[in-house]
Amino acid sequence: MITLPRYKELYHTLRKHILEGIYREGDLLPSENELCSIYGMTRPTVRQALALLAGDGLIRKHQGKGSIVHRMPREIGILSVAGTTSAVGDRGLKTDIIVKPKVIPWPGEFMFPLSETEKESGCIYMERLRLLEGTPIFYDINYIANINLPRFTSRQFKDRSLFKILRDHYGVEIKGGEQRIRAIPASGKISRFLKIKPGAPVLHLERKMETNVNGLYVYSSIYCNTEKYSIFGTF
Amino acid sequence: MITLPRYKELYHTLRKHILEGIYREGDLLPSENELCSIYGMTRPTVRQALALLAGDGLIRKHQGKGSIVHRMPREIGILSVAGTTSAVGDRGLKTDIIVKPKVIPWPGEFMFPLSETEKESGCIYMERLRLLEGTPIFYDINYIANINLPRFTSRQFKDRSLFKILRDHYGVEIKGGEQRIRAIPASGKISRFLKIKPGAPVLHLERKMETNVNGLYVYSSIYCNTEKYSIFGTF
DNA sequence: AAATTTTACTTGTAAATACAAGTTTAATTA
DNA sequence: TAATTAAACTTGTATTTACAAGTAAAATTT
Repeated sequence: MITLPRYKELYHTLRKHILEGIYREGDLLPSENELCSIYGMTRPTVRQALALLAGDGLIRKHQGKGSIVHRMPREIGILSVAGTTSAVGDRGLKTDIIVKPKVIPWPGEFMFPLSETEKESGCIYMERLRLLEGTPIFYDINYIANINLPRFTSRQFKDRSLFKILRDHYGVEIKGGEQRIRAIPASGKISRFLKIKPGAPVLHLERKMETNVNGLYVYSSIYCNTEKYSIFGTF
Repeated sequence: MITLPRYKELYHTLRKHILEGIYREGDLLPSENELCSIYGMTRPTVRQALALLAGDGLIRKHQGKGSIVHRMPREIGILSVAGTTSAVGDRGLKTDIIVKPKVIPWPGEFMFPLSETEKESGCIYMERLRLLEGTPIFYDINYIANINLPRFTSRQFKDRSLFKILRDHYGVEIKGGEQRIRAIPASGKISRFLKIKPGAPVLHLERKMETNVNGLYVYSSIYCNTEKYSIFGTF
């Protein structure tokens, strides 16, 4: 079992406490010094953990006052995080596999420039539909370079996060990434899956995600139905 | 003159160097220890500065290797930052004032919940159109609580950042915030200003920005034309 | 010559310490 | 009592030190 750094341990602990409601909206977290003595670490370490929470938008820090819990709202939070937790959090996000993972050559005119290594190895391709309380919200197309991922295509993806499988079975973690966002009219295919009218506005995200494995990136093209829900983020 | 913390000074220096092209895409930044001796500070301080750069997506850190410059792409970067630099950066973003700043009561059914203090004080309202190389890109509507901002409505906004004025004249800085994003069809008014067809997909951002002044928030409703340009962000 | 090991670098994590600066509460003074 | 001042908190900034872990190049061995 790999041991996480102490500041990440504390981050996960506090995160869980906030999401479980042990600390509620508006509450003050224990002060940094209190956290130090509670968890037996020093202030720089505690502050690293709090910085992660603040980055997630789960707390707001106020000099002279403390760290105020700012529970993420009901909306879908795909923008802020991808990796630490999955997009939506705890609410029931169901996943339908539309196209099972399979190895294909990269499409011509890919949305991001590819390295030679990536081009040569081909990619693992899959399409998924994700529903929130029965409403289709995301249609996402994923591309992963076929490098060092044995038996990947045969794994079960239903209701399991793509990122969770990458982490648990291959030790691959998302470190960060970049994304482009536009509003586009829904194509026939997208409109059918998202159950909206053809041509209706859809949010389109193109993401390139970096991992801890050198040269391994995960690419996603995500179509979002924002009629009922909106994408939420902090900065 | 207020003096910035040393880590922020270094951040701004390095940022400038990267954007000016002194360090180029793919270059390795001087190592943390080198930066320490160059600028006469210690590693934690240097690391704070690098963390800010990494947050902007301007560098990528690799353990054992170094910090690699990753110049922000040509797209518009409104998602990542608002405050340190304005949305677009250096390229010529022209601003047209459509509705000059004026004091009005808050609209009923505001996009974010308001505090009692905010409700009582009314708000400063303005509408702007922002063009990139002649193409209208953003139409933004701004609301600021009318607290401690004397002579605000008479100031010149043309081609000057709203945030720059807030910082330079009132010492107000944006600390962070939250936003909702959806794709919506363009209304008549929006389509006219953005020069697109009515009903064409438009990106709609609703933002609440926190400042260093207690209780003072800046609210924006931004409509983006993403036909030619897309919104870019890192995470 | 090729493979391996070592070495010297890089960033990552963590502690202990100190003082500055903002906020709130308590004590003091008018 | 009301206003002011002081004290006791809070987070922000900064130094110093130490070792762990990942990477790349040099030295060694096979």
